[in-house]
Amino acid sequence: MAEQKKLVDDITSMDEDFAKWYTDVVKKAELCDYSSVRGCMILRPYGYAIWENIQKIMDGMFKATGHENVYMPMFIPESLLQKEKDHVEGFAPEVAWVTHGGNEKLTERLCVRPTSETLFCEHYSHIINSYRDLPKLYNQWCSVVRWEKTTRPFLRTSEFLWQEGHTMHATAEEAIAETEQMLNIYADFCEKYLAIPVVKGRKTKKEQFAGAEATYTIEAMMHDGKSLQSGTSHYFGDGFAHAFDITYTDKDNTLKYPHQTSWGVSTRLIGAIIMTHGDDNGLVLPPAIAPTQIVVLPIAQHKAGVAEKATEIKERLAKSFRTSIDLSDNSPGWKFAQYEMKGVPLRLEIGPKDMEQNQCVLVRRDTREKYFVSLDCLEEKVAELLAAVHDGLYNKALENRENRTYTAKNMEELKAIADGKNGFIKTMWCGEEACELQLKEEAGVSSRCMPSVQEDLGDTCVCCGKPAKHMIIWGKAY
RNA sequence: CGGGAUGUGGCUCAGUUUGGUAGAGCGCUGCGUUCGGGACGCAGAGGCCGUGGGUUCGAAUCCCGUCAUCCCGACCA
Repeated sequence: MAEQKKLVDDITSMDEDFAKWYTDVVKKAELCDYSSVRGCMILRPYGYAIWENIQKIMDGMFKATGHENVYMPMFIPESLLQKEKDHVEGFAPEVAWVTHGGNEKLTERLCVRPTSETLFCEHYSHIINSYRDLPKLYNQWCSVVRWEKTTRPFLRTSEFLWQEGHTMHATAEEAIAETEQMLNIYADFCEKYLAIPVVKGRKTKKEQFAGAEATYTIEAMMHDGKSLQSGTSHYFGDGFAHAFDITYTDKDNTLKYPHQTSWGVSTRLIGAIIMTHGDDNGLVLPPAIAPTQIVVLPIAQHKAGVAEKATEIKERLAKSFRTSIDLSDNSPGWKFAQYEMKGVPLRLEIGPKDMEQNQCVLVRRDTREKYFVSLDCLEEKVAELLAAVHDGLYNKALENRENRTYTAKNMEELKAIADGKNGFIKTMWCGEEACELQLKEEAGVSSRCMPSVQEDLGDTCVCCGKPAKHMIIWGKAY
């Protein structure tokens, strides 16, 4: 490991104040800016480019599993939102309403979509008639609005970008399989592209989506030990189908209700990247989604041939990697700090001394290790180091999670862990909401999920001591 | 939505207690010297002090409202 000295004064140290560190990084790395509307942020080019890379990869994964993209309106008539009782109760407190068109008051107010189940359902009721019309595997990339009481860049904003998949299936089995498939896609994406290890599991009834029969989640642990719900996949059964009168005629000529799913991830993933991989020098981006994977920095660029050589290398690397170059007048030291702040996974230094020896210097963002590399095998070495950065980030995040994962057998143990430490606390649980509420009240933790991979930690509930039904993870969450 | 804090050049902040012509550092522009961990010199530009009222001869400063941001709770992707 390179020296731990903090090189950037503009960023508050993580250990000193993690929340402040987070907002400093978001601003200094030029990911977003605040707008004049409460809780709404401007995604700046660098931040948006990360989202575009996420979108590109994930969209490919959706299409490879048979999904099609559509676009729904952003307005939902109040009467439509109210068709499913649980759903409207869940979302009504946080929707924004349009009441006027121009100067005319609308006869029915319109909600700005907080999610689009209702719009999809209405549409599906029109286009699904026969078993031959199933399954319907739709997804949309859009923004939604939820009037949050408090907001934080990327983690919780009034408007945010996301994708929402909405699918309809002939059978419950098929819909459940879809729910699981999409959860797996999310988990794979986080681990293979974002270098973020996640725990897959099911949400408790208390935490599940308004109107869903089951909600599955991927939970990621941030550097400070808090949990971030990073993606969800819901199984709806045929509840919405009943509410919206969606029926199809099956092979046996009887009328049936289809089974439904929905699933989504949002720009919150960018928050997860920041809080999982970042350090006191700023952002650290996983190579797969970094807008710039390697930045070429000339040293003593006024000297004969240096700028030209740097440009030549940049163009050469650009054929295989997302590459940029900085030929500005800023000093090398300034540039080092700048691109570290922006989390560029690799930097390449090229100066007169290197040119004499047909080499360059590569430096990893995550460990700041330096490598002297012959220009003859540059591409291979860059590819190798980018892969090493990815693995390094993943392993470091996994190590953090393992170090902060605890097991508790009873309330005393659980409270002792939750008092002062953030992390995942694994316990057994009876399944009763009363115990969930008691843990929230007494230990300040909420249920994160019942992991898909269950462990047997005992026979009794951590809270009430009655027979346990599930292994569950508790923690503090963003 | 409760509790706390903050809004002054692009950024970080001083000035507010005790009302009297708007300040610093960084950044920005130009020229020159530099360049392997945030370089330096000289010369410049840039602010109706978040916003709306009020008090006053006079308000960045005092009073009331409002908007936004940050932190801590409750609520939520």
